[in-house]
Amino acid sequence: MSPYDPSAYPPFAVTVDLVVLTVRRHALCTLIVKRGEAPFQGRWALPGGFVREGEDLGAAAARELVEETGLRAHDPGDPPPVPGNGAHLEQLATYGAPDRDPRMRVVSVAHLALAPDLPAPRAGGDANSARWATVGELLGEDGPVGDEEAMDGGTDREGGVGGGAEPLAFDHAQILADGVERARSKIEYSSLATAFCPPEFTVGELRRVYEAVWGVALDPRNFHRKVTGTPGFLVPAGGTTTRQGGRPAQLFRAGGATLLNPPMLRPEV
Amino acid sequence: MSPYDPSAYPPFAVTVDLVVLTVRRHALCTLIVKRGEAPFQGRWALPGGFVREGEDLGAAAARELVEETGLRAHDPGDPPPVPGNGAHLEQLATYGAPDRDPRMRVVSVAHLALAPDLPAPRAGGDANSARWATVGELLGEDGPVGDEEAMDGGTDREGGVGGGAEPLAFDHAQILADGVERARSKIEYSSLATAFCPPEFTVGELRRVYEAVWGVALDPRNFHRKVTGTPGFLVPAGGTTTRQGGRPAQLFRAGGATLLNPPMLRPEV
DNA sequence: GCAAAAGTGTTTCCATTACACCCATGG
DNA sequence: CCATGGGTGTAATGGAAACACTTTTGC
Repeated sequence: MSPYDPSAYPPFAVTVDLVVLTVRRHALCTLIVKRGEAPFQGRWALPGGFVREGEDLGAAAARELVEETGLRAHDPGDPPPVPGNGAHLEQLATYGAPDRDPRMRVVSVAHLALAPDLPAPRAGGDANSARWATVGELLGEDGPVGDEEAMDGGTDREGGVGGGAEPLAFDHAQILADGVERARSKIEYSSLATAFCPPEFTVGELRRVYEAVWGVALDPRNFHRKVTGTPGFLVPAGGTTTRQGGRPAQLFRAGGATLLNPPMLRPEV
Repeated sequence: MSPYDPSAYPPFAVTVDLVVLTVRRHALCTLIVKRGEAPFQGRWALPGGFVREGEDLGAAAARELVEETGLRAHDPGDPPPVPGNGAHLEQLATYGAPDRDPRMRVVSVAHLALAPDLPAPRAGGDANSARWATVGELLGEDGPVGDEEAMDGGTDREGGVGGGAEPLAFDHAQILADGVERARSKIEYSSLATAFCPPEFTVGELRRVYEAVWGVALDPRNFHRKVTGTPGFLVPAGGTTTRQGGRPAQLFRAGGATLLNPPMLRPEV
């Protein structure tokens, strides 16, 4: 086995695929695009594209994210360059089964992006259309989605993937499942859940993020104590809001802390 | 941006690199090989090699692991095919900075392997030599290595990397750091620490694994209660041993449980 | 007997839970 | 005034930390 024998360099194409998660109408949603070309023409898939020459993997993911959503990614730890339209972006895992793309050998470095609720997906140049789909309908989770009556947007049932939901192209269902699992576990021990929130948010809004991502109900009182009592998690932003109804709630911004210790405990299912 | 325009497929080489961790003489160690060719000729590096045509990423990592150590990898969850010479193997992360290899564009899918203490490294065909190095000397951690007098093996100071330790080739120091961090956090909430142990082991031996990986001292009494009280973590193997001195200790095997709930708490540093 | 490691029992402490209760707003 | 969500107080629970103490071997 001579590793630098030139005959041992089979050529690969390298892509990035994006699992972009957000919380819309109390449900965990992901961005999908309709494929305009073979293979899997007309099927829904995760957004993604080829890594360019001289382009770093994370840069390629950030570029795709801007193309698909307009979101600027910021590294965790750095302050958001433009507060309010940044998203968390991190590498997820790499998928390289020999037959995952029928045309050629493609290795895809999947990335996970967490974004606040966005108005409407903007299709990238190569995608016919894009939409938000609930994770439940794509992964066939027996989701306690429940409140489907709370349609606030306009005619928002675009896309036409019915209840049964055709599976995603390639191995994208697996990638999505891995991304969701990463997000679900990471909000336990980090402050990442704030990436789903607008720059200023209330404790109740943050709690609804946890409830949507985990699919559980949390005690509002204990949740409030927990997050406000963890130093560095939240910092008061000054004002209050009544956008959720009821008594005015304090507004907070994400604090500097990234790790939650002790973690937020996810209730048993 | 037409993603299937042939001009948009820059060719990449894809490799796997291995972070093989073990615990030797109460210290966390990793396998390194001396490079026989440029670039970084003569420098130490993580073992690795090119992914072959038609070969899956995990299969390539498992093949490299056998070539370098003789260890057969088994998927987590499956029973070890040959109890006692299997190792845990999982994907770690992917490294693809454009300039990480001066010769060409190489994307490396790093994998993490956890293995019980092995007699002596066996050099792969392409490596001049291989050795175990402590993580502390490679990463410059101010390690509380302490007991360096406990040399049990023979003339084991092969390799000749002195105290200062030349840095690893390529970006392998970063890959190693990421692998160590993954191992340190994963033994908190999973039963993975048993992958560092022989098929039958005592509670004290398992505790010394935690102490070596985390670089802390744990209370033997509380540790004993914790691991024996977690259902499915350990199952009695029947016998006892006095190989650690003192009172005979019960022998255990790893139980079926993979997740530890509640987790093992890592003391503050 | 003595050192060393294995195990058991017990107390203290702290975070989470579960739930009663009050607050401030919109309709 | 009443529904709705925000926020505080408090007792019960349960796991972990700290440590005294007993057990069983090798030397």
